Amino acid sequence: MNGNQSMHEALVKYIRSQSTPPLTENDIDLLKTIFVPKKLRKRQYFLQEGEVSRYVAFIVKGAMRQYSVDDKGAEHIIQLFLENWWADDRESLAKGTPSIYYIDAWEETDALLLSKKDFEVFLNIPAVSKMLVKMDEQHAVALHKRIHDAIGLSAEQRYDNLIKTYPEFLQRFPQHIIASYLGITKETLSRIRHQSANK
Amino acid sequence: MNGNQSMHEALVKYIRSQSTPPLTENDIDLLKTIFVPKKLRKRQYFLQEGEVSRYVAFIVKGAMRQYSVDDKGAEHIIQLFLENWWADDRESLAKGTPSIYYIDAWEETDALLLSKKDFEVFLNIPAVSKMLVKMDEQHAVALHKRIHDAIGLSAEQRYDNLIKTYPEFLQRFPQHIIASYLGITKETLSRIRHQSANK
DNA sequence: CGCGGGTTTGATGATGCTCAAGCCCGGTGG
DNA sequence: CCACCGGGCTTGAGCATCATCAAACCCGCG
Repeated sequence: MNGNQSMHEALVKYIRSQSTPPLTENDIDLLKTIFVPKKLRKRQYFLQEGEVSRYVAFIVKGAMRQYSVDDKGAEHIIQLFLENWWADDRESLAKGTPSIYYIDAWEETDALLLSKKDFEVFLNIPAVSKMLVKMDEQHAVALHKRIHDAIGLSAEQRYDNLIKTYPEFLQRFPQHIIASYLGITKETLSRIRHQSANK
Repeated sequence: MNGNQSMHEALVKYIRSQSTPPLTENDIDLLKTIFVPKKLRKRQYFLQEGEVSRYVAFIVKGAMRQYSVDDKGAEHIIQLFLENWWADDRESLAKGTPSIYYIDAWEETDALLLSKKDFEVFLNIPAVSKMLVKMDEQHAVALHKRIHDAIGLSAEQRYDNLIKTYPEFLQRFPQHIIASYLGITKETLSRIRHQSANK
């Protein structure tokens, strides 16, 4: 299928952009075997609370979100994903424990799924293992920044930082999602936007 | 020196506890070469804001903290470290950029320092590369939990979680440090402790 | 004894939440 | 083509949580 072809090409392009070692034709054939294309419709779950995660998703096109639901039924957005991001619950995947999070598609999404088992195969590609070290690093840095913001900054300052760091989020997700990601209510976000607009 | 001997032994013991591949005598000799023992006195800096981080520290004995200082001079604790933890600023270390954090010793601390250059050598030990994958995983999971707590829970709930997750912290760090780690003031923490004591 | 770091307590105020109502706008069906 | 519906956004009033500032207290140690 043409559609699936181009999905794998997007992955190849991404890996090449992230890492120095070359990808051989063999490597690429391997990628095509272990990454399975999957289309997710709006609001379709990739992972539900209580399930054990078995796949990592590479997002070719679309938008996804990871969140928990508290006892009052309110959603708390932990993470938002766009093109060229990896969506997963590492804890559940690594330990085989049931996840406490939901992951679903916010927009209609084209993803490539990699099973836990094939992940080992994936890691054996030199370009990939280099890439993963780098990704883990970047990931850790980003999480540290987020913690730093969450415990040290006011709602307004956190919003300003978000605008600078991930301006795309504002185009792709509604404000109540952004608010939850920042750890504030949609009303507070609305007021912050209003007053920071005229100054 | 006997003191230094036992410091390396602590490291060896730690690596063995974390990873399945065996450590050879050669590996151990290598560790002794690349890890340099260093004693830090109370409040001595391991890293200062503006410096580029050049070492990772493995803590054999003692307690350290990582924090930023805002424009009003207030400290915001990002992370606390005890025995068998690794203290570093990954962003500065990885990218070679000046750190925005301070890292210092809270108690008198025995650490083993590994330079950025020797880190590559360290990674080539099979037991170590396996261990690091696992550690990165655990680290990411812990950071996610902290974000989840920070954006979703009240001060009291965050404190309760801390008691369960890191009870040692309460023994080793004063309350104003704990409060800052939780993102609240020492007064608020004091009141929380008071009222949750009698119920 | 007195100093200093840490903790507590109280009064006051800011920040952000809750609940409730109304608005805006694109989509659907009569 | 219009009426209505629903999701998202805004606005307001009242309230809870937590920060700030100030003062007092506690206690180990020189």
